Amino acid sequence: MTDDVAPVPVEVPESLDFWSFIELANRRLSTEYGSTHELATQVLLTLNRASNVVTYDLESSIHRPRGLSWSAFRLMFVTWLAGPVESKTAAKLTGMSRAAVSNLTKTLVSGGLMERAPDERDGRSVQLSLTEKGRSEIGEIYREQNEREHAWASVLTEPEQRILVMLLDKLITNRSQFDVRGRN
Amino acid sequence: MTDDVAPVPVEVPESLDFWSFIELANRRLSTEYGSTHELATQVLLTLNRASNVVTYDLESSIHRPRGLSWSAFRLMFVTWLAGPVESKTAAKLTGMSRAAVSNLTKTLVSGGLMERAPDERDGRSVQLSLTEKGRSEIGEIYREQNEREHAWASVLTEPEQRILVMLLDKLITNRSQFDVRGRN
DNA sequence: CGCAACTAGTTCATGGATATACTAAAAGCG
DNA sequence: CGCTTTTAGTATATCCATGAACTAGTTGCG
Repeated sequence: MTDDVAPVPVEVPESLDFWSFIELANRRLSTEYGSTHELATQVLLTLNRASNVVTYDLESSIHRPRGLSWSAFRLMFVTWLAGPVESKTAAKLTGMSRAAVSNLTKTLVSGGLMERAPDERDGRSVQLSLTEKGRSEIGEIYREQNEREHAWASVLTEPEQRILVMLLDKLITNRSQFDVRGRN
Repeated sequence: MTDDVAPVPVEVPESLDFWSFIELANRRLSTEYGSTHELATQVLLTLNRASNVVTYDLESSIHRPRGLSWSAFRLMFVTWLAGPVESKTAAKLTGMSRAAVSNLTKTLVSGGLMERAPDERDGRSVQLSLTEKGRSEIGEIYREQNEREHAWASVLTEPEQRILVMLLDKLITNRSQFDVRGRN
């Protein structure tokens, strides 16, 4: 914003970072752009960024050091808790594409963490499950992650945590009011 | 209740999907695994998945049809509101690596949406800004996205939206209590 | 001043995720 | 039954993002 008719640019503070940018965005959108629904922007920007901050932290402090990607963790986690599962179900539960699951599975199988077994009833299907090694790995990883999750969540009181879950739940489950795009 | 050798499902409902998996995970972790901090897991799982659902929806309904990636949108958005910015600052504000900004910039410049200008004071730096075309594009895209953001957020009442923002804000800004991993 | 340490950005190799197209199996329907 | 349609999974090409190595400019300090 250099030469325009617009009002004097809101100051861009030096301390600005990934998180505090939200505030700047909010201010500029309302004062200069005349955003119609700025609260909505704020809600979703905040949601997205909070998720990124936490995810990046967990991935880089827990999973990468063990040579696992965030996706690999998710696939193992899902298989651990819901398995054995069809590949297609795993895709749905992890939020990945079927192709991604297929590729990832290859890696995990060759690493001895997962097993791929043909479904007896349906010749097209494949049942995914964890090997013994995979099971003990994910158990340990989860334990470690859970400690860090606890450190994160503890910033909020327990009632606050419950309210947060409730609100996010409401945000997502009431989405039937319009047609949401999902994978597949 | 169940055997610890073979993890026989508590009951894995057929209706299970990306979102309702959270509930299953929560149940199994508490009944079978004896999770120490299951509320923490629930909070972060919910946060992560809510963000994914919304992000995927916005990306696939707004940005992909225009040939823009989610990252490209973020970079343009940041440059629009905070620009002109150094490449390094853009990385910080978008949450991408410096390499990613560098690569993306190349694409956006060749598409006539961004400009790259050498910094006069510092020979190493590059100032990023939007072209006229870029500015009008992002304005239009934002307007469109904002409509959809509004549809999403409207599921919550205004006070609920404000509480949600407050809680997420608290979750992130009080993180100084332990050392969080961030990019760079 | 001159050299070491640091910083900004880019390039490159790599890994991960996607869409697309393909194969094979199952289901539906005349 | 057979033929069409649908479904599950995989291979391929492509895109995107990252870390690491590199270049070039800046800062700091003896």
